[in-house]
Amino acid sequence: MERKTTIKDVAQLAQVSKSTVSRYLNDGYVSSEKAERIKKAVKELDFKGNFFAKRLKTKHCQLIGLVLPRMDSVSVGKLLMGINAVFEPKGYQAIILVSQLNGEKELNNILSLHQQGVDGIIVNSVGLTAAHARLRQEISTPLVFTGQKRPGLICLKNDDEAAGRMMGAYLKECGHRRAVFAGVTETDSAVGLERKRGFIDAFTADNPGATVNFVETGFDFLGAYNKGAEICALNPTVIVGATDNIALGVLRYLHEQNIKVPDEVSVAGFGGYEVGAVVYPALTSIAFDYELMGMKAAHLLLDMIHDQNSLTGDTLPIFFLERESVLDLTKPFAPKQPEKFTTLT
Amino acid sequence: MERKTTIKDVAQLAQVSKSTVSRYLNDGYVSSEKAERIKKAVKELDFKGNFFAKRLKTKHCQLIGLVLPRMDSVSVGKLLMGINAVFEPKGYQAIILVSQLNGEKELNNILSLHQQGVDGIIVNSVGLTAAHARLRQEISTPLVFTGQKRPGLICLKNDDEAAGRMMGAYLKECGHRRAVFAGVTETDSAVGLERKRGFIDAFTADNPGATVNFVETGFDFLGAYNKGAEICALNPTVIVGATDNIALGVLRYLHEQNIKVPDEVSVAGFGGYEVGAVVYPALTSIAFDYELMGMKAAHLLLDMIHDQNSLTGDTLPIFFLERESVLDLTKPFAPKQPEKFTTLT
DNA sequence: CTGTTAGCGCATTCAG
DNA sequence: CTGAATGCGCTAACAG
Repeated sequence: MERKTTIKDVAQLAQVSKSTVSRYLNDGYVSSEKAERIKKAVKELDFKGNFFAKRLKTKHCQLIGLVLPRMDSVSVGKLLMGINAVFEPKGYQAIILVSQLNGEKELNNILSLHQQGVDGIIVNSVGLTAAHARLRQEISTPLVFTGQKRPGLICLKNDDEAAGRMMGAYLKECGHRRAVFAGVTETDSAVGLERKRGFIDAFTADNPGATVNFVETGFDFLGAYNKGAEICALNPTVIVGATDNIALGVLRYLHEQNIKVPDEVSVAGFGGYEVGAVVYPALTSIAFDYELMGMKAAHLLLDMIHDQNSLTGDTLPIFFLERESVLDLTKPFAPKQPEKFTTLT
Repeated sequence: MERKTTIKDVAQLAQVSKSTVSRYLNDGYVSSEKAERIKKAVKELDFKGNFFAKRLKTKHCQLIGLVLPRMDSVSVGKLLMGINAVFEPKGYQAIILVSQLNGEKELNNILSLHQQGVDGIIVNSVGLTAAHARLRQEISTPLVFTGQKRPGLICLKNDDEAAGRMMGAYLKECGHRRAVFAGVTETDSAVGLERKRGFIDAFTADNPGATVNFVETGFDFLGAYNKGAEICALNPTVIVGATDNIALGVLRYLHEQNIKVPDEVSVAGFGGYEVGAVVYPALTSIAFDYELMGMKAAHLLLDMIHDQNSLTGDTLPIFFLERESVLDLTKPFAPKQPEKFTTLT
């Protein structure tokens, strides 16, 4: 390993003291004459500065920690793009820890990141518990949670309940009465509870005889696919997946059973994944803007790091994506032609 | 910010010197009596050790750098899961830099990571250039590239050409003669060049009258969808997308044009994304194991970091996924029933 | 504006 | 086996 060039080498070459170089690098409080010499020396030696030595002094390392439940997920990917979009230009870098959908590990990861002295942490949580609130008290590192919400913690999440209501209201308007909500465990408050609750509220309100049955499927295609028979046995006019992936798994089951969508049964999901636009029939869904969420979370964290008062009560937009997979029962039956392919944004 | 407990605090509490504590933490070359006292003190003070101070000394920070073209991609996600699976248990953490499909930025990111003193770097490249080879010479940090290959660099990539050949041979066997290869620019050697070349070689070999036309689409659904008309004008019996996403975009176009797949035209892709199994018809594809690639890359890097001789010439498996979207022209026509949903692994 | 002097927290000689 | 001493590379007072 060749010796790295240090601030000392630069000082020697520029004929100044180490501190002057340091000042040049930071405050910039240096005579223009010496500044020039230093600048030249820095370039000539290709000096880069030692991250670790710097951190040891300043307690400010331009490093943030990211705790994510998994990496192979569309929403996490978008979130990361958003976070990166605001941190990268500011010279921050991220350490990423994966908690594998495990709450215990999530807590350990937060702790570990704090101990390393990152400037702040963003946690894309799978479920906020009392332990999270406790940890929050114990550590001083700025902390922002996304995806879930809990009083006392700085959180940024989609309004899942509103999304549920939006979907419920739409399907009610379309004349549906018997719905099956294919979802996940209520341990996941946002996806498992709020979306469902919002949906049920809006769908059954002022909709006499309306029923919503619940079937738990898990998060992936296969889990949903495997519950296809159970769902169909409930004889719904519409099946709502708590996520687009769930809806896609159901769609596959219906295809195999030769049950026509939306003619015989309607299907809808949540998430607004792009792939929902290419399948046939294209999936009606509620889109969230995970990239925006990432950007906002990053800004929030940045404000906290710099001790600025941050506008925490911020709201995230949701979009309704009306596509092909839902039939309007109030209109005379007319088989739809596939619509033009549409994407988000 | 509360003061962090340091090795000094531990030493005081345990009534020993700082160096003894340090030794206990590392070599462990300490009398069992004092070790006991230190152990107790460490626990009592919840001592964690300062990452940065440690790094400043040891030049070994348990940190690796990851340079990725983007985050919102299935293959990158899988790759990360694989990398994480081997580094996490070893106590390594990762700094992730996103190069946004930009070769220039990719180089800068590598350099930046090296300057920070990470122990090693994995680069999921979008295209290896002479500049990469040059950089490789200039820096001492162990470097592993994935996704692309170039002599003189340690690389780990799928055998894209073999995948292309596998697909070409299969479609030839199925009696196809007129193919359109919907792909990307040859700047991307792996996807743009090798897959195509392998395909053309195998498809046209010993297949009199066979033709392959090329249409450039870009990487996403929409780009492929938009080239649908151009592709169809070539009157192919089979359309091969250089990636599953391209194939999916084409599939959507065909649906909208009411062209039946595979009865009127066959479609196939590369990648083996799970979503290919849920669309209808399920997409015939060649699957790569990105997670395994990540694990192997990580092991390779680990070996390099520890100066072990690493088996670089390792090969990655590819799997043929025969699903519904390709028609065997050599068999009597019989409309297929949808097959049971199948996933990878 | 600038050089000198101290450490940040830790690992590592080097004498005991 | 152990403690004292040294310095990693850098910033932050401190006097000029």
